Amino acid sequence: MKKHLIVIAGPTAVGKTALSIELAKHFDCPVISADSRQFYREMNIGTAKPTKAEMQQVPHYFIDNVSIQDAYNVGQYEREAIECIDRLFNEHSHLILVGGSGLYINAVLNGVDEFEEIPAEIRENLIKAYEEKGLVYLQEELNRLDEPYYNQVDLNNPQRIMRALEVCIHTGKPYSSFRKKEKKERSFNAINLLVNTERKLLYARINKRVDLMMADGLLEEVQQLYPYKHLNALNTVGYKELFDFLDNKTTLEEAVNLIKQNTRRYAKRQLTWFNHQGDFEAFEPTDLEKIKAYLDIVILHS
RNA sequence: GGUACCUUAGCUCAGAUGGUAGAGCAACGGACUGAAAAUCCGUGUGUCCCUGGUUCGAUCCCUGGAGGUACCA
Repeated sequence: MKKHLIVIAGPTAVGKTALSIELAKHFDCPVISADSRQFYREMNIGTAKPTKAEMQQVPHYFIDNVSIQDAYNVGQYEREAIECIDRLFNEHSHLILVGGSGLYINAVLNGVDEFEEIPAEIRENLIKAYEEKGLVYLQEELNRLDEPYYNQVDLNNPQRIMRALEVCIHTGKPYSSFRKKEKKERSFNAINLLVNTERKLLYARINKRVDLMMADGLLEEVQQLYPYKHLNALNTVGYKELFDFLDNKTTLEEAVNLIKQNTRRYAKRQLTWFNHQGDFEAFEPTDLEKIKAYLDIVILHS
């Protein structure tokens, strides 16, 4: 019998964590996280991780598995997550994958193309070149090294271009030659759920959660992480705004309002991703019984 | 009760001898393959308080209302 991976996607603050724990108890199975910030063990309050009590009720994977000082990426996550999922399916017929990082969910469901690891130095040099010579220089380099990708990439997006260039430079082959976009075969059957609610309600939940994070000591957490603020992991909503406050660039009130706004914008980007990239069955976060019934039917018929 | 001023986008407000309007913030839409809570692109969304009049034409001028603010009683 084929194993079932129950995927819970949705915008931040909609209630994915609570739902995933309810379903994990119902199916007596662990939860695998697909959240690109909950990986980091030094970040807690600002990433809205499951609480200790929740983690004790249900085993969680890919939470606190890396340090903010580690370089971590989708490719690594895909390999580790698939390995973990396949291993857990030896003992479970169901597993839950929950998270808001669309790219990471996609890596588990369909896979990303294989690339060689690129030495960090290459990217550092590219960043330096971008700062010194500007975006046009990067664009010209890309046009020289990988014309097909130059013609399709968003040329205003320095991150995209630098990524392509680092692959070209390190491998000596065009970045686009690695982009096969093949869907990988998986050992399991995925059931995709999208948890969402009315926009106004979602925003109210976001605003309230930010206030709760502040009450829980987010500012203290950010203060402790201040020495690491240059790290990519800390280029994160909830952290960067408070770094600006600590640098006297904003007032605390402004910083908190910006966290709320940037979280709202993040939620919108997540929704755009899930609405356009995947094939998800939509539910309200409160629809626990409906979801269980839906899962029972899908599982029965597969 | 009287007098003055105000009413334009979700909010704060600009505006035009009378030719149906625009800033900031907020909001909204989209892209996405190793930084993804990242990065990038796009969009004014409007009974100009209501009513009747003058006018070819009124959000703008005039009647009369409604609501608000301030001062005087």
